[in-house]
Amino acid sequence: MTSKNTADQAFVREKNLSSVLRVIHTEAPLSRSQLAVVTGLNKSTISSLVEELLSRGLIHETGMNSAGMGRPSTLLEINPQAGHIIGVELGVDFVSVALTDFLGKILWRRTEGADPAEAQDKTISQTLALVNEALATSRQQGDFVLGLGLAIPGTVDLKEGVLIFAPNLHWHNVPFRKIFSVLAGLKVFIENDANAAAIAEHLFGEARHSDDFIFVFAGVGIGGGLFLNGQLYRGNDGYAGEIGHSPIMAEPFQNPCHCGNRGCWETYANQNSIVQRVQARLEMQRSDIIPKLMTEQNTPLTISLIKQAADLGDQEAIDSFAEAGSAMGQGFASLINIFNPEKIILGGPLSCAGNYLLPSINETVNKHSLPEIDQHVDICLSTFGQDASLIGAVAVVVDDILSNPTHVERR
Amino acid sequence: MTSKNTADQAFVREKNLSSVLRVIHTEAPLSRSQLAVVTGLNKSTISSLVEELLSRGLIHETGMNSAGMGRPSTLLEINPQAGHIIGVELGVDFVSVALTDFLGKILWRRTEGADPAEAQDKTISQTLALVNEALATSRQQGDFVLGLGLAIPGTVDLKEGVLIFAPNLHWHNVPFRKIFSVLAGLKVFIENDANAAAIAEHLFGEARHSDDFIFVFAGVGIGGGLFLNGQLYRGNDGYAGEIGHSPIMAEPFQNPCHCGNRGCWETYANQNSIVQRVQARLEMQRSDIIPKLMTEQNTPLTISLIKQAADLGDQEAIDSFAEAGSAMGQGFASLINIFNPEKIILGGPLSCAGNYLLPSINETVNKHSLPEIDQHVDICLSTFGQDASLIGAVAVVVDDILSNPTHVERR
DNA sequence: AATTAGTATGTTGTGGCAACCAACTAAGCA
DNA sequence: TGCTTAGTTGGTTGCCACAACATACTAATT
Repeated sequence: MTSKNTADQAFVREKNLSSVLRVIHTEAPLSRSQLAVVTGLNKSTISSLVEELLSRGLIHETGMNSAGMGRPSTLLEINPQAGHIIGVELGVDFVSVALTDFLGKILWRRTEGADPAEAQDKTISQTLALVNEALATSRQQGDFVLGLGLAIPGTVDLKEGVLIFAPNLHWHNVPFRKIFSVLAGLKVFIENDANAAAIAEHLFGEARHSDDFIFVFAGVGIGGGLFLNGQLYRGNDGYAGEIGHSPIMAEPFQNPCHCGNRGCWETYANQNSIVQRVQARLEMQRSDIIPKLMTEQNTPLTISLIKQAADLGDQEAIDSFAEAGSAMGQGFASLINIFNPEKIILGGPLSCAGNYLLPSINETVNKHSLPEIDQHVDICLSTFGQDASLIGAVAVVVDDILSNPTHVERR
Repeated sequence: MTSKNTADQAFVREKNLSSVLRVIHTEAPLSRSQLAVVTGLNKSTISSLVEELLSRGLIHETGMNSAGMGRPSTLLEINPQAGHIIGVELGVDFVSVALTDFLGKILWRRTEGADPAEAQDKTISQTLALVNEALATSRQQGDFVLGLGLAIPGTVDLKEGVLIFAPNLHWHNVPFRKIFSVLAGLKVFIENDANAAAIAEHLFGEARHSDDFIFVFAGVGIGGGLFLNGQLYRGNDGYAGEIGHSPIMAEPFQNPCHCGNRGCWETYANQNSIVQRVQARLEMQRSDIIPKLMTEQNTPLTISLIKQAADLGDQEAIDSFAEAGSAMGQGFASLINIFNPEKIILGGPLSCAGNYLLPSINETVNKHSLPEIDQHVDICLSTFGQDASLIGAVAVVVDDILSNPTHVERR
């Protein structure tokens, strides 16, 4: 209730620049006159705004549209060369760094194993080294880096650029913006991983045209990014989105949840639950394909291996996914009743098996959610699969620029 | 994604007028110079804005503050006589109409039994008659009516002023704004009852200083008004807030839910569940007080009667509330994990027994929600109890004016 | 000639800024 | 006690930069 609820002329300019830029981002290619119609702004105002966006290099003219009568229009698009962006994802056992163009296209990337829970300093310098590589690559290509985004499984202070608490990494109060400030001149943003993924879907993915959707991150646990009324909802202290700890009317199969309760739907639908379902079936020697794959590839039982088995027609793998999908569907049904979202997007490690999960998710959702609500809900898979949070880190930077185009300098 | 995302000078003025008015609404009394500090606007701008709000009669000067050095300041407050407001609540078996001043103080009210499910036309003309009485009362007092708000248990089209669907009333597509237009010159707003109650708490009640809270309406069913990021969240089709149909890890006591599922927490914590809990105990002849009250007052078993029994020390009544509170606490715990709200406000018929419910709600919440999140959550009772939605109907009108002060004419 | 795209020019209205006036308190002094 | 002066805070005024807008224009096509 404190900060800037007021407006001035600079605010008007920024907001209109942002509106025009966002429309171009989602609807490109467009002409100036189309922009005038879509935004409701005056033609002359559009001319002025477009000229400013051009001068900042954020958009460019890409051709003429001479269909129809009258003077042909000049088409405008987002300029992919507006600048480079660096995205960093810090996971429980890895660090990923990507260099992308302004449209989120990956130009260079690198993933390394890491052990943040054991060695914070080492992980941070490992990350810095990777970021330096990305910077070098960018310099080679001669483009400017507009900013760096960091996605991390924890709560964050956006304004200060500080990680407040990451339970799985056992990290507290890490001032990332300050840490990255050794890389002079780089704007640094930090965001929760599920939230970042939601932003990625909103800007570049499935939710381009949606203002009310939920990104469900399914992996070790199940978390969510809540995108409501056209913006992220973070909650009072930044903890919003712990969707996995609502109970479901459970099948007998059951693990205790690390949160201390029983019946949380993440215990029935997370990564581990699927592995256990398959394991139980293996003990009854119901599948040949899976053990064969395990010995062939010399790996333990993983989601990706189970997915391969399912692709080869293994019924036990397929059934296990269906069971987990049914549990997930019950969780989704609650979300649908509570949020009446336009979409639910499934992402995270489990989304690789999306094709096996979705049918049973949809079936269960239909059974368990209120019929008035669920008929309009679209349940789909993340556009970016495993990379949703990494692209999300990039998207956080892009989103800042789309909201505040003047953050990019005239040239 | 379509409408007005752009700004112009008129928008700036409106927004700043609104900011100043809202600050006065929540923080009054204030001086012009305090306003300048709080809003960050320039002193001269504040002078101009305040003058305009004065000229529209929305605020008035109420005295001087000569504490401290320097020139004394002129204190500003919301003008209760800015105009009258009419609030209408349409329930499953009643119609309530209230006439209030601009601060939501009830000047006149009337509640009548009704049967909307059986006779739509009759209920509507009954409502119109009551509204006409309110209008007459207002005319008597010589003040202008700024608008009429209608709270209704269903989904609404805010812009068109149409009720889309009210399941409990069996009403579809009722164009209330058109219907009320016979009362010439009256601005008509319509809003879902739980949402209206949430707005009431935000403007006049427990949530005056909160931007992230949930209003839980507990009665026949359990619904919610979701106030997130400083605004109501309605969902993609206006159905958001069906919070009562998430399962809980249930005690054996169980009714099937009208939604077709088992285990929904509203079946364990609604009005009816408490009556049944008590009834089961009565059959075992465990209470003397309750049967005595029932014969004395010649009424069936109701929440209010059970509450009276609890007040008289009846342990069975107290225990029944505690059981329901525990179920409710489990539902609240899920909400807390999902939303990380600042507050949860309990309202509706059950809130009259709030003192008996809250302790067990809090205890269960502590047990079932994630400890990082729940430690900051404040669980409290609605300021307006049974009248939350009625005051909410009024609040909808006030909120419109606080957002758009120019809707009130200069005089 | 008609139609559509886009630009140039002048108008209106916004908030910011700095200087100003207004109204008080505090303190010194006769 | 009464007067004077300095200091402090409240609030207004006049001017400026700059926003979008309306209008009239030019440009390029069918």
